[in-house]
Amino acid sequence: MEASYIYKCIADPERLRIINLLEAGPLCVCHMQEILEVPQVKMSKQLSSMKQLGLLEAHREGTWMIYKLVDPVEGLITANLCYLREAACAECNQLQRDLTKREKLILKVTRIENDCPQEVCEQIACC
Amino acid sequence: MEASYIYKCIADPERLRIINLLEAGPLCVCHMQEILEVPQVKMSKQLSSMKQLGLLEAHREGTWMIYKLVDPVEGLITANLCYLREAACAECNQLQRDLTKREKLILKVTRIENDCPQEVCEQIACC
DNA sequence: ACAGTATATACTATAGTTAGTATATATTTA
DNA sequence: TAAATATATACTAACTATAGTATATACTGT
Repeated sequence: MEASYIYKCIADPERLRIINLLEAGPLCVCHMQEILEVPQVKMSKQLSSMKQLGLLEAHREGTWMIYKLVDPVEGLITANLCYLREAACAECNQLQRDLTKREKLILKVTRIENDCPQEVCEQIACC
Repeated sequence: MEASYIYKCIADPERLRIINLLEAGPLCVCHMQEILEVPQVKMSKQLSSMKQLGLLEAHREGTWMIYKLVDPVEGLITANLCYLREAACAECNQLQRDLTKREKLILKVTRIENDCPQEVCEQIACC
């Protein structure tokens, strides 16, 4: 994939946050929505544009759609996440906070609320 | 500087090529124009947008304007150039070709044509 | 002061991107 | 089959970015 497409994608802070989350493991749309606090329509459109670009893939699990990064992950993506997660800027801190939020959310939906079907749980790396 | 601005900048292949050239050393506008083969207006506008963003600075040397990356170079820029120069994609190959073209051009204007004022020459890393 | 070279800016037309509202689809459960 | 939930799409309005043409500015050498 041409670098410029990847840059155009991650030039949007919300899309970068989505990629950052998915690099840690697959997630369903509603959970990403909850972590990023964006309207459903916007999330759905961002995801669909990234899927069309060839960065993400999705499959259905009941009413949930589970998104993940295509495997193997683009090297350019990995390199940039790696850099940004260590760096200190407003956007970079946000990425860290999102990862923390992700861990808490997953814990909640799997252990406490039991709101996450087993199959979905297993998709999620940390479970 | 926020990452998204940098990504928006290098998401344009021409701007990426300019940054790639300048990372190897300062250059004047007309030489960049010659290497990238773009109209004067376009080059000037790209440079001015990057200068406004705070990535480049310029100073005058006679009728020439010499552009360079601000010092210290943004780490995110360095990391990405580093990655792209090793990678294999159409855009990445272009970056390599541009660097070769730059070396030849500098050799020509300094040694052969003597078309480059001493002060400008000294600004250019490879001389 | 004038001509020539290098570079920048103003203005305009066009294309591309984003956000919002409404609506549609797919699936599950009752 | 109907209601509820999760997600996607169509359509539109607003905004942003880009390209091109013309013109302006800054400097040098005569």
